[in-house]
Amino acid sequence: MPSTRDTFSIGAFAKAAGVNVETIRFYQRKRLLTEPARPPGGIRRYGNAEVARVKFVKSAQRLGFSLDEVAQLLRLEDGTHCTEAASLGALRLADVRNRLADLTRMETALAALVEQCGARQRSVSCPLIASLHAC
Amino acid sequence: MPSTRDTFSIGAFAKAAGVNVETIRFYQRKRLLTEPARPPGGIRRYGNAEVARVKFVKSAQRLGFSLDEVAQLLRLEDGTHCTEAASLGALRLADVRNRLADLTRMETALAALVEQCGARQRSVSCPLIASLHAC
DNA sequence: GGTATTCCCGTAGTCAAGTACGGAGTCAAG
DNA sequence: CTTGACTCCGTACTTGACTACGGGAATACC
Ligand SMILES: [Zn+2]
Ligand SMILES: [Zn+2]
Ligand SMILES: [Zn+2]
Ligand SMILES: [Zn+2]
Repeated sequence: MPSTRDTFSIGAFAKAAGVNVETIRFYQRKRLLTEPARPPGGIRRYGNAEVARVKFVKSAQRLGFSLDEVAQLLRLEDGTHCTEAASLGALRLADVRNRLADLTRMETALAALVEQCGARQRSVSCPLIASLHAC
Repeated sequence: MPSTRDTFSIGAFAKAAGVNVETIRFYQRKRLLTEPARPPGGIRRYGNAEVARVKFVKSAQRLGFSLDEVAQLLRLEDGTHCTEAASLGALRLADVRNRLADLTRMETALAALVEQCGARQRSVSCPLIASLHAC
């Protein structure tokens, strides 16, 4: 059901979407993209709609969504299921905040240790190594 | 070269270190741990030194070091190479800060979108979905 | 009409940090 | 002395998001 004309071969499609051909095929296998019917003994053609779809996927990935979650979002693509989309977003947000907390703890600890290593004058042993030995 | 007595079987060792037996074997294959010699037709024994070593690995992992980096750190375990350790730490810190920046961007964007979804009154379509469609 | 580039399709490999499995050998309790 | 738990060893599987390979068909360029 090509809305406007389906002009791209898979290679041109991939280039237009800014991804690898193999990525397209991978997304098709993952059912994030449907493969257009193939004229017997011919070559599949793609249009701007599928380019937009890939860009949607890539945008969602930049927000931290996994491909499985992107698949969910794609089912809500018409924008009429705000509540469902928002709750997927909220889940993702919670996870991002957890990872943020973890990384912040690492950052704090590492920054302190690296600084102590730089400032150490007469401590016999490396503070960083010592802290790994501790406990 | 068992300093004090090597009292643990691999199972007891794993339990004492708080990891899985398979993890011990995996670390041995990765050369993070050396396998003690095995009395012919017998069973290997482990001591507190190797328990401490595993805990060192786990501590380093909590700071974000990969097992390859932990292997480097273990070579500096005597604490006399502060500069080298500090530079490994600085590398790790830089990476943690990059990931922190990425996650912070995600957090900001997601929080805004989820909030817009919650607050939306008369917008026809879901702000979250719309933002994924944009560009 | 040759030849170079794509396309198609299926299978397999990559990375990290483990986890799982299966068969043979060993050790301790009852 | 048998049963059950554990060890040893090698191999293969897991997850997520791709990436690579190989052989055959089809198209594109000159
Ligand atoms: Zn709905
Ligand atoms: Zn919404
Ligand atoms: Zn040195
Ligand atoms: Zn140091």
